[in-house]
Amino acid sequence: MASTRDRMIDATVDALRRHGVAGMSFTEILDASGAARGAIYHHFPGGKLELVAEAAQRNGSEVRDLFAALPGRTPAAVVGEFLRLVRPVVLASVDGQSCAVAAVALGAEPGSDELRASAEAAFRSWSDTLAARLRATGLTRSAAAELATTLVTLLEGAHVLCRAEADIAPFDSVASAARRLVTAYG
Amino acid sequence: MASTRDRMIDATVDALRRHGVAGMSFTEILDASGAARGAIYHHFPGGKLELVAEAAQRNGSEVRDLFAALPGRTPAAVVGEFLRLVRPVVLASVDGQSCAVAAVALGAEPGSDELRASAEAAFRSWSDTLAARLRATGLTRSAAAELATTLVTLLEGAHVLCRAEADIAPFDSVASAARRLVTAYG
DNA sequence: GTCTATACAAAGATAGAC
DNA sequence: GTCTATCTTTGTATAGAC
Repeated sequence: MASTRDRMIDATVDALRRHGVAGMSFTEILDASGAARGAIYHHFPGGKLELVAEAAQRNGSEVRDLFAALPGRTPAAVVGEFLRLVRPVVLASVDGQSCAVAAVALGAEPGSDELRASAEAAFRSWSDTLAARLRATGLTRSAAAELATTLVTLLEGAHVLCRAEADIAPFDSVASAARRLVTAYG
Repeated sequence: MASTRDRMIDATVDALRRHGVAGMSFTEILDASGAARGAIYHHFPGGKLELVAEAAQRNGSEVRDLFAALPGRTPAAVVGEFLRLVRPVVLASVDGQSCAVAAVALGAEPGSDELRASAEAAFRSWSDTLAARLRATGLTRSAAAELATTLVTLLEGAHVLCRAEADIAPFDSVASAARRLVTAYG
């Protein structure tokens, strides 16, 4: 069984997806994790910032590991597997559950740089991991980097549009464009 | 001189870009617009929801008008002008000022569908307007629609990544990919 | 480590004089 | 229409018993 601390972080990832940093409250984290009020500052002396930063880091690592394991021996195959992997995630945006890392990036206030840096680290790990997979299929270093950054950007943009339209259709359009794009790097 | 109501809406657009729906407060709107506390419910009886929805609509219309006026006689030219137009907007994300419509989409709570619908209308107007411009340069209906949706998605994703990295670099990578992509629709 | 209780600040919303 | 003042709720944060 997961520790109280772990359950609180998982609950925070979920709350970030739904309500964002400012919109999430400790009350819902405590309800979802079954922890007591005092548990927050016991496990996270830094308060909301520390809890949110840890949640961004956890979600970032989980997704990066999934990207690192993407199969495919050609650039087109890797991109196709990437799209197949992320589609269910974007589908959750249709019901109001978007990307936790994006929520942290947009919820970071200028001045407290900690949250922004957490989001940056997560996004960079995703782009770097995807670029490594693409490079392994024969793309040049710069082509792999550009395509990887574009895939992450499309993923994040699709979360926003699909949530706004309450429909997966924008993702499917963009996925088609992504498949078209990869042929331009051959 | 703009009316109090107009100044409040403009201040809300700015606050949404910086703090999002949940993170913005009436206090900052009143400070920025110079209005009195009671002015909020006088001009916007629906409270925060009504004010935010109106801000999304205003920002949506302004951007759509800019897209409608994009020059260019070929698909590549229109895409190039689009990228030239939005780059300064994304550059503002580097300093914590992202997209107001995205903030509304992500700040919409399931159950109150009004905000989500405001964001949807704005994004659709952008995609539709871009698609019309692309179609006028000779692209097929479906190619124009797919490319237009992809451009809006890249724009929104770039806001998120550039804010997280505090750097315009992700946008420039994606812009390069977009220029590559448009050649695949010729 | 876990829990209850509470202090303190800030939010949204409203009332009513002018 | 504009303004001041205030109500109510909710949030973060802390104290201290067990």
